[in-house]
Amino acid sequence: MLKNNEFIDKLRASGLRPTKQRLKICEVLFNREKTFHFTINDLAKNISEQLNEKISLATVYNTVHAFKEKGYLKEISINSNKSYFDTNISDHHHFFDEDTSELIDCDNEDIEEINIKKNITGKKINSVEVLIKIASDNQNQK
Amino acid sequence: MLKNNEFIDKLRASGLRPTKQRLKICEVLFNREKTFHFTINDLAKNISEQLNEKISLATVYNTVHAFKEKGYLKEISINSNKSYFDTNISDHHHFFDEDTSELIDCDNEDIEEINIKKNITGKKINSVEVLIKIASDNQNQK
DNA sequence: TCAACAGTTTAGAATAATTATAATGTAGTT
DNA sequence: AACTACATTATAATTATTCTAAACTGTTGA
Repeated sequence: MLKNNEFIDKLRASGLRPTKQRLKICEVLFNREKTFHFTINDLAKNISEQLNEKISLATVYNTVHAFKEKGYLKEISINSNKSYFDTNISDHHHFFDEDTSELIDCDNEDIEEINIKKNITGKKINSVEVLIKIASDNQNQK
Repeated sequence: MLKNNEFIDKLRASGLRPTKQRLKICEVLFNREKTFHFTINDLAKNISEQLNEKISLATVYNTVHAFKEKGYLKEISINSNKSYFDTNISDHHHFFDEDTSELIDCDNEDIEEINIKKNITGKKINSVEVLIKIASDNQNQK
């Protein structure tokens, strides 16, 4: 739970001006107990429900991308028509529920360490993301 | 290396009519030594280069999705503005080169078995996909 | 063989997410 | 206060993909 002043400092420290739009977005994204997953549309809706004056969709895009650049958000690799983001920037993986299109965190304790034996010369590994697609188990219960 | 007749049988066997468009797409996709990755656009371009009369883009979409339904293609989970498909339908993972946007197979021998400890009640695991993002290692060579 | 029908193809329109544009606004500095 | 670079905004543009409805074709069975 950060306060407005802390957001201001954090933004300034990373070279982003603390505008009122960015502060509002910080509040919506980071002023929570738990991390969560969202799409740009989710976020824009969330903001407009909480706010009288609206924030332009372009600003939401700009801000989310800026926050991602600065490492305050992670983009999740899933092939969907829209992009998913995560406020949990720690190293972790995901379940994707194909019935509900819902993302669920899979913490590192829930998965054995992944050891990649192959090496691509001249390249370094930036990230290793596991996506576990799940769906209702009805088939097997017949 | 399959012949035209074999494609016809395969299509019929899975309830798809062997039209000349589908046979051409089969040829482009499956008449090769090695499996490969592609986007719809790649495929459409590839076809139009090899063919005088063109295949409608809608048909390419329809066919790729039909082939995916039947299990002849796999879609790769990567967050990009476009969808990537793979003619290698075996269980395997991918490197994604962020410099070139190129996908590289990571065979199962190249990665230790992934053991998921967490269980989501009432849900079965449909797939486990690992995406390893890589990029040039120049930074470290300074 | 051929008519009938369901499955396919097609061009083009529609949709949806995202990015670009260019004018206006604002934070930070002098 | 004034200047400047960065931000926001509405809107247009772009891009991948899906939809639509008409024309076409593979298959079946008389």
